[in-house]
Amino acid sequence: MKKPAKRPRNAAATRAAILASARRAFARAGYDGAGVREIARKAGVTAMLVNRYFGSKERLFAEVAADTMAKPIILTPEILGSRHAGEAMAAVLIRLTKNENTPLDGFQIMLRSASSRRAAGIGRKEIEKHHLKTMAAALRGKHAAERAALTLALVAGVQVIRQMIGLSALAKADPKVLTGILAPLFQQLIDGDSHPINPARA
Amino acid sequence: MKKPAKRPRNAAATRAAILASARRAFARAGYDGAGVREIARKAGVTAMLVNRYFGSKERLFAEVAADTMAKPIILTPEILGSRHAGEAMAAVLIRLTKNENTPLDGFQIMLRSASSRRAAGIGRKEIEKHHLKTMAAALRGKHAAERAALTLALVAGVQVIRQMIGLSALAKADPKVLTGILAPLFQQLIDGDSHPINPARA
DNA sequence: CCTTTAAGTCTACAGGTGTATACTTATGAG
DNA sequence: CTCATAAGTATACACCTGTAGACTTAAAGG
Repeated sequence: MKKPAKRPRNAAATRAAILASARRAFARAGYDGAGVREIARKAGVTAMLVNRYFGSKERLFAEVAADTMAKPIILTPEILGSRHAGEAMAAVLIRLTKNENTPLDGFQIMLRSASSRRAAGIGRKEIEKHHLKTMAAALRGKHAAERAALTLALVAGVQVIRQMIGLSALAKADPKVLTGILAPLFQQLIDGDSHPINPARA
Repeated sequence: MKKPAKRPRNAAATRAAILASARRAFARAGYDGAGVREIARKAGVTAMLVNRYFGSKERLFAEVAADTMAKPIILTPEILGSRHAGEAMAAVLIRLTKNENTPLDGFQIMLRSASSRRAAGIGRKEIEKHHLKTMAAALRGKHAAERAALTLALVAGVQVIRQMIGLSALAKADPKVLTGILAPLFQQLIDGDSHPINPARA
């Protein structure tokens, strides 16, 4: 991957390289599954340098988590505020979960690390700080917090099924079909209960 | 937990005890996070007996996965076939994801083990064999497979957010509110596009 | 040039992992 | 009671983990 480089001694660049390598490793294997030696090797350094720069694996993870969650991709104010927010969210989500290498690695890092208590705690704080706040603020109507959290749930669920479990039905499905099904669901979560639901049954 | 027991020598009972212990351990910590020694200890035996009965950790996991997925709880034909399937699914899902000890451990086992390639592969097969088949068969209309998979995604997402990440907004929220928001989403996935969606915008 | 200092590495350790081989012990049949 | 056989245990091995302390090396200032 990033093997050749052989950059001259440069603390900042090395730190950044370790951070990038850690991000990839954590997204692929989770907190417990990614080893410090592996992270170091793919960054072109030794394991001890990782600890010298970040103190410990846990602190490295915390920094990666903070970095990754810092700027949301799907739950941005622009998308949330657009007139067809549901469709926009669905389209972006489906497009970015097509392959494994995705800028949406924040959720993957969280999910794959959720079995580790400490990692899960770190990630939860970041999610609540950024994503949940953004969402709840953008939503209007009753139960905004709950709808925001459930929107996150739907985003997470699609990622889980497509990228982690890799169900063939979702992985190979036509993006347009998936977007078409998802869009109204997202829209409904955004709009709240202002519209009567399923009028045909009443 | 199951420490005292001190059952007399009984292969079948011991096997079952190991299986139960493994199920709890895998649900809590995932494939990589659960150790054979820990599983054995909580079953009241030594680590080697686990391998004597199941051959290897991987085969033990495969058997646990098969057992756990064998009988669905949320995606049962009864619930899927009921007249208010969406509401039923939402209610059961919210009720069973309230605390950590839940009969819904199948998804937890899968999710927490998804960082391990082999475990993920095993679980995917089981999911496709049971859940996805049940669902796709119960659904009518266009894109049944995609809707089935997305229903799984929503179920998985709620579990992820409530039980794994533990977002406070979802963990502490009023069950009735959550059910009320989720029910129409599920119903929509079940019904398909037979009903025009969001008529207010048209 | 030399020296200082930061950047980076080597070696090692204590503990954990899954599991293979050899061993002990309890139980049920005769 | 006896003893064969299944149930269960003990020891060990090779490997991997995160990280602490001592070490080396390259770059930059004078």
